[in-house]
Formats: sequence, structure tokens, C-alpha cells
Amino acid sequence: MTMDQQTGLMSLNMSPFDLSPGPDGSGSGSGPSGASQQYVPQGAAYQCTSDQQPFGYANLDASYLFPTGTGSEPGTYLPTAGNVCDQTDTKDVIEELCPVCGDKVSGYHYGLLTCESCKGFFKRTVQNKKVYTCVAERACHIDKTQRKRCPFCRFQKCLDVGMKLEGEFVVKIIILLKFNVSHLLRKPSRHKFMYVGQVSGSYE
DNA sequence: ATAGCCTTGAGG
DNA sequence: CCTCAAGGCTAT
Repeated sequence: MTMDQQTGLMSLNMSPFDLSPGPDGSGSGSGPSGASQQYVPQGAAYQCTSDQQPFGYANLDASYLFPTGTGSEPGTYLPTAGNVCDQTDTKDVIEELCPVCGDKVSGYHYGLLTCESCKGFFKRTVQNKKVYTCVAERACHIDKTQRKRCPFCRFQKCLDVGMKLEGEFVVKIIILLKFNVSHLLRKPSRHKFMYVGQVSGSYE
């Protein structure tokens, strides 16, 4: 493997790959193309338990998870189809917000409702095999105004909330992760292998 | 590099 | 034919 691949994989592997299926076990790997408006992304990390700060990623903005405000102020997050907290029917009333940065969503992209910029960012990152580094502690706050500041944490958050590509490319990434990256880490992440299991299973 | 807009193609 | 998501294009 080339050095370029290695660094890329290291970058990917630093993200918490907890894309395990939701409680309904619907993690079949079916893509958004086959999804209706009921499509629920598999972003387990963003589901609701009151004490959830999974895996110690402080950049998971708690205000996105557990809104306490009225929802009237800009940037306030309320549950949407992309965030399966005990949903009331706020969807019809409140403009949907990107689970990554809180910007206005433009549709389903890579598995869930996101804004146009995060869609493009995710696309560029994956297609160009971008390798980012975080100058802080991989826990940067990501919102609409600060999303440009740390692409590492932004991409990490994209993965956290459940953005994913479909098809062969993902399988290749998973295989590479499984066979080439785990040994590079002193402490392999169990979450990574949860992800591997889910995705590889869907292609059996 | 980012983000908004446009084009394309697949599926219903 | 319509809708929607992926990818392309381009101004910033």
C-alpha cells in the first residue's frame, strides 16, 4: 500500500466508526436511493439517551442532541427525520437543520438529511481521499460559522451522524481498514469492527 | 477549499 | 414525466 493510502486510512480510522444499526435492526445497507422520507440514518451516536456522549467526542454539540430552547432562535436544533429522538411532528413546522453544522438541509445526501455544503465537503473528502489533521484535540465544535475551521472534526462529525457512501467503494474502505489499519493502532477500536460487521454483512 | 447551483441518471 | 440524490461546475 502506498504512503498516501496509509495516511488516508489513518485519518479515516481516527473517526469513531459507530454506524451500527439502530434499535430496529434496519441496518441492511440499503441506500438512500431506495429510501422514502421514512429513511432513518444509522447514526447511533446521535440517538437519544440523556447521558450519551459516546466515545468521548466532545465535539458532538450537546445543543444539537438535547435542545433546551424554544427552537425559535437561529441555530437551535430540533429533532428531525435525521435524528431519531422521540419525534413529535416538528418536521412540518420547523426548517430542517443539518445534523453536522446546523445549516439548512438541502435534501438527503449520503444517507441522511444534510446541507449542501456538508454534502459537498463529504464528497470532496472521500473522492479526493483527503487527509485532515486536527490542530486541537479532535473535539472541535462544528457549526455553520465554524465548519471551515477544522475539516478533520467536520468529517468526523459527518461520520458520527451517519453519512456514508454506498457500494463497492465502502467495501474497499472497510477491507482496507480491517486489514491494514488495525495493526497500526495500539488500541484497535471496537467501534470500527462494529462498522465492518454491519457493512460487510449487507453485501453477503 | 468552500459552497451554491446545475446536470445527469435511476427509479417510480 | 416527475422526483431525488450523486456528481460536476464554478464563483468566491
